[in-house]
Amino acid sequence: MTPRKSHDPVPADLEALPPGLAAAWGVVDTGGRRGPKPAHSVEKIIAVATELADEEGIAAASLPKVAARIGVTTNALYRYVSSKEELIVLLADRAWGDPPALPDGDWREAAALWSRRLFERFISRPWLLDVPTTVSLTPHNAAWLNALITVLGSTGMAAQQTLNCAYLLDSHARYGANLRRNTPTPAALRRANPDQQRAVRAVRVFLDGQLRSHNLNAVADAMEDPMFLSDEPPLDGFEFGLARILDGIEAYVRR
Amino acid sequence: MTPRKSHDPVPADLEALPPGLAAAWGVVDTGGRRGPKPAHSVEKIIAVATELADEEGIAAASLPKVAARIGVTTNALYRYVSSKEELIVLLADRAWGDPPALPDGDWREAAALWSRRLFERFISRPWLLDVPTTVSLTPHNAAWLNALITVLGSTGMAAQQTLNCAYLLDSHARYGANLRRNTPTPAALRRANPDQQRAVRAVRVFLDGQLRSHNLNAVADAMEDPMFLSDEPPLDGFEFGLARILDGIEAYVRR
DNA sequence: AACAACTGTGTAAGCCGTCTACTATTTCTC
DNA sequence: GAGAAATAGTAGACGGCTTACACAGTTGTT
Repeated sequence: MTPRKSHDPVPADLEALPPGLAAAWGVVDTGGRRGPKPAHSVEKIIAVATELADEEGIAAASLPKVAARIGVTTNALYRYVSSKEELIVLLADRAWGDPPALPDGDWREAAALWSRRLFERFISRPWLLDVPTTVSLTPHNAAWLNALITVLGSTGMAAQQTLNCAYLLDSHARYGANLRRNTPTPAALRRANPDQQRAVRAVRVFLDGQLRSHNLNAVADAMEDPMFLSDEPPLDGFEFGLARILDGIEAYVRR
Repeated sequence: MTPRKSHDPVPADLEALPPGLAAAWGVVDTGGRRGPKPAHSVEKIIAVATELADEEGIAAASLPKVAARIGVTTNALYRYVSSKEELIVLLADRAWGDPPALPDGDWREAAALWSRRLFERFISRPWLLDVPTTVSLTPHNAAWLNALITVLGSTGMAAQQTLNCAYLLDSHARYGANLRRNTPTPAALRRANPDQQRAVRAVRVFLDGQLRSHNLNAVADAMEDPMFLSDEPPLDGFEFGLARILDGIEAYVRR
């Protein structure tokens, strides 16, 4: 039995909501006033979980590990968070952070800025890519989307097309960051430890051999290309794809 | 100690490879010939795991459940598969299946066909979206990519740009399918069970209220748009985004 | 001031998941 | 046929999520 009760009457039925959604929007009561004061807080739990995720990935943000680092037993956390899933939702929302301020005049420049900032956020918090995506927007998540949609709305597109374009850019930032994580740039590879370097090299050699012996030469050729030898981020896959998407949107806007 | 040994000398060091990669390409020996014949096979295990994933999602493709359905103990599976991760890799590769045959003449039409087929595959096997993405290509995976790259290569783009474009389309199919899964069309919603319908409705009502009370009206407006009331797939977000991406690529090809 | 209601934490335990010994049994090779 | 090798079963360690229960501390009410 959790202490969570809703005092103010909310029109929607909170029971049918996915775990964590109501909590993320702060729609749950923190509990009554009788009884001992909580020794900790949801914010503290999320902060510790973020630390763990930063250090060892999303799998390390487990209830036992968070509890151990705080100094309580595992199930004491259930006084603050109703389930693991809720913790993850709150964790992810916090990791999104606030969207960047976007310039007013040029929608294209603003959209590009938005995309690059999101891409960078995914790079700096790689485990955010491992959080399963749902459509249920959380506050920070929604603020990002709202910023982009506001900018794209200035093109005169219909609202639904605006949303589609926003999804396109969100998707690209996410996928690009995932790709970057898995295929590190030469600079990143140099910073990596020997084991990781060996693993990357082993995969490349192995895959090239397999692809060619299976007559998949087009892929093999593309993978051998100097893209993987280039250090400059401006020429990488993310920027290339971003330019194509923005070109496509621009062509649509001009009809 | 597994029975897996490599007899033919492979230049790459298989030890450094991520789990499942060598197995997916069939580079591991099936074991010696002494001893009892295996009562089962990797193919059978993957088929059963696929059944389970189709029925209850990727989480249901666990070793205990697969073993129970086959009629063996859990760890007997370790005679066929070296780890859970390897099973998932093999499962995912099998789910990709063979790429469609693509027409020769029009690269744009071929790329669109490729994207739609991939999108449909993700729709029919939603759990494939839950398999964490790595760059390590597996045979079917690579065959899909090879087919698309071959087509895109006819535009005369540099190999690295070809690969980038392919990633763009792959990303879009994946993200679009994920979006479709989370925001079902009205037709799909009608087919859903009452609980699911109630959940979807609850989320929409709740989110709309929260977005507006947080002054995130741009998102709220876009979400209320008749897009969600339209049944026709050709007008949905996936097709819209696909057209924009292809437009962007076409503009680049024509320089 | 005393009691009752309520809340936070600890202990214990259940369930499920991955994975590693060890043992017994079957089958192939010599 | 005898020994070697591989397969499947038994048992168990370990970690994760979650619930039930008891205890202790705090608050509001009588």
